[in-house]
Amino acid sequence: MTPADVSAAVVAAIRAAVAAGELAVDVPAEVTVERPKNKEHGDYATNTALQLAKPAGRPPREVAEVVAAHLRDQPGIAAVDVAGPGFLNLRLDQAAQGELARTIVLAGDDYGRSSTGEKERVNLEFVSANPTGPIHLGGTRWAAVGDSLARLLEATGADVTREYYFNDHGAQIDRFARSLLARARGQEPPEDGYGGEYIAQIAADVVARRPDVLDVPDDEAQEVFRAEGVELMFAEIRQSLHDFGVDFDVYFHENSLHESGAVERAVDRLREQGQIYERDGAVWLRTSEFGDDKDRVVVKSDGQPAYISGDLAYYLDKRERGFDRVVIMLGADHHGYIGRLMAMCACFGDEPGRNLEILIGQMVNLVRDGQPLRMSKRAGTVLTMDDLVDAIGVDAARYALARYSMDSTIDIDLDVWAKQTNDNPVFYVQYAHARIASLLRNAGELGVLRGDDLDPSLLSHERENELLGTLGEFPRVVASAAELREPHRVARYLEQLAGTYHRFYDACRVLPMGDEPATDLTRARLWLVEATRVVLANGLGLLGVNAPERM
RNA sequence: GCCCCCGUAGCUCAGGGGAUAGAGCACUGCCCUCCGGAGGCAGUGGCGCAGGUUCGAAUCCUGCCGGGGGCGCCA
Repeated sequence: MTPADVSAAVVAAIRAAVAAGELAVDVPAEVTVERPKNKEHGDYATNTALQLAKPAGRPPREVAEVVAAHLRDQPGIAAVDVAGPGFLNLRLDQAAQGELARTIVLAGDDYGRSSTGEKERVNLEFVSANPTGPIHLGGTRWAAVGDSLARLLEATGADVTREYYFNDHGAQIDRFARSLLARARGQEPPEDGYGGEYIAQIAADVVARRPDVLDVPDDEAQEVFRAEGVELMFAEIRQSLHDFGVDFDVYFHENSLHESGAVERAVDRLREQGQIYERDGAVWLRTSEFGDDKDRVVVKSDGQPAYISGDLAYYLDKRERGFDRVVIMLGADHHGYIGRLMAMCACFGDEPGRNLEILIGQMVNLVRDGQPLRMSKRAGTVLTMDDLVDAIGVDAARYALARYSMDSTIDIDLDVWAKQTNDNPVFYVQYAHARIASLLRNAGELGVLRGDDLDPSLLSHERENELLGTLGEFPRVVASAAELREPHRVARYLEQLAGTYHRFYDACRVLPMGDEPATDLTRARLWLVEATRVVLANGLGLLGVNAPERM
């Protein structure tokens, strides 16, 4: 019996009470059921009577008593108590509880998946680091969180496209090209240019591909370095992401918007909407009509498109490609753009928050020996994805980045995340999976099989009950993590599950001792253990982290 | 000056209005004849401050204090 089943049972009881004329309320579609912290409060508790009290115009405890009477008739419900101000504490019957192990094992990879989310086409844009250098730590955080969020949204019914906005237009690309050219000639980088080892490497690669490049005029040479250098840099970024386990469905080139006339089309569209005007020789968008601090320049007085013009065209392009929901993940240093982007969305006649959603993530710092790390060996400037992966590996990096709320600035202690002990959360979780895999291997070698039959009533130990309860939480952890765009909930849940499993394992012998025969209880516990393995594997999968069979 | 994020145990962090606020680490004391001790059990210890909304606030609202990050016809 899952929490959703329990909710359904409570709803059925309310409906029965209403039908019997004992309660005058609108029957809710679902009710909140939670696992009480205190075991004496039963297997599940609901606050529904407290919430129905006002519409029913009766005291909460009285409402609770009425619902309780009908709830006792529901299948799988063993006992119902009214407690405190009007909570309903329920106990499931043993078999209904244990049956969950079978449900999970039979569902396998699908356990946790649902259709609770909107069935919509979602364009999820993340990372989108400029191709002027390696992916920095902020982008790395987005790679981990964004990919995990994509998996979560897919797991709850959305059709997700992962998209990378490749910012290959504008002044920073010119600076990149000039930096490459200078380096190829053995000169100092320009004042506002880029430094770091990777510039030398790419400059050398460009020269290797185009040996003539140093013999042509500056303009021409710079253009070669721009085209070739961006391509090389981008290939390196894609490789880093791929090695990180993140592959995008679409790599979108900003340049294509400018070359195809998409920017002009977007401006024309906005002009038709009456949101465009001209002043001081520039073209402005009336974003302040929709909550922005001030109007924004779209085309500068020199005739060049301003940065936001690319965003306008890009947003329109995404909508025209059929995405109901455009989600953009940005670093905290971009929070100032939310207002204008949302206003832009409204200028198009769309609904900010629904058609356009912007997620902001805070910064990431690395710590070693208690000291913050500042410099990258490779980049010469800021720390990169590769620095992090080199230090702790992909699994630990992804897990560490996905484990915290995006609202929090995080310090990743490399000493902790490189450890092979349970100080390290990702090891704690992966170890639990490996330990189960080992147990199941041992069972196979002993010839002890789970079989097709399960007597769920045998799973009656307190620790089994606790484990079943935790396993039952998984689908709604996934659903809420997706809905709230908070993948860290999955990681925290897995840590809780691993702990609950260890407690079960410590108290409940699974395999027969010595030459004792396997019993029905042995087999029932193998169902439960396999169910735990499934949930750990599914959860780690949502984070893009491996679930090792041995380690 | 304005905007965004954060402030919960000694440390790193969970806690989308509900009962006695949790986990890991650290510290103290325990548990190994056999499934991976990379584990388990017990104990110590906390919501920045002040108001407000509510039957009920760590959670929602306002103000203040402290920390971090932003506020271009740059991209």
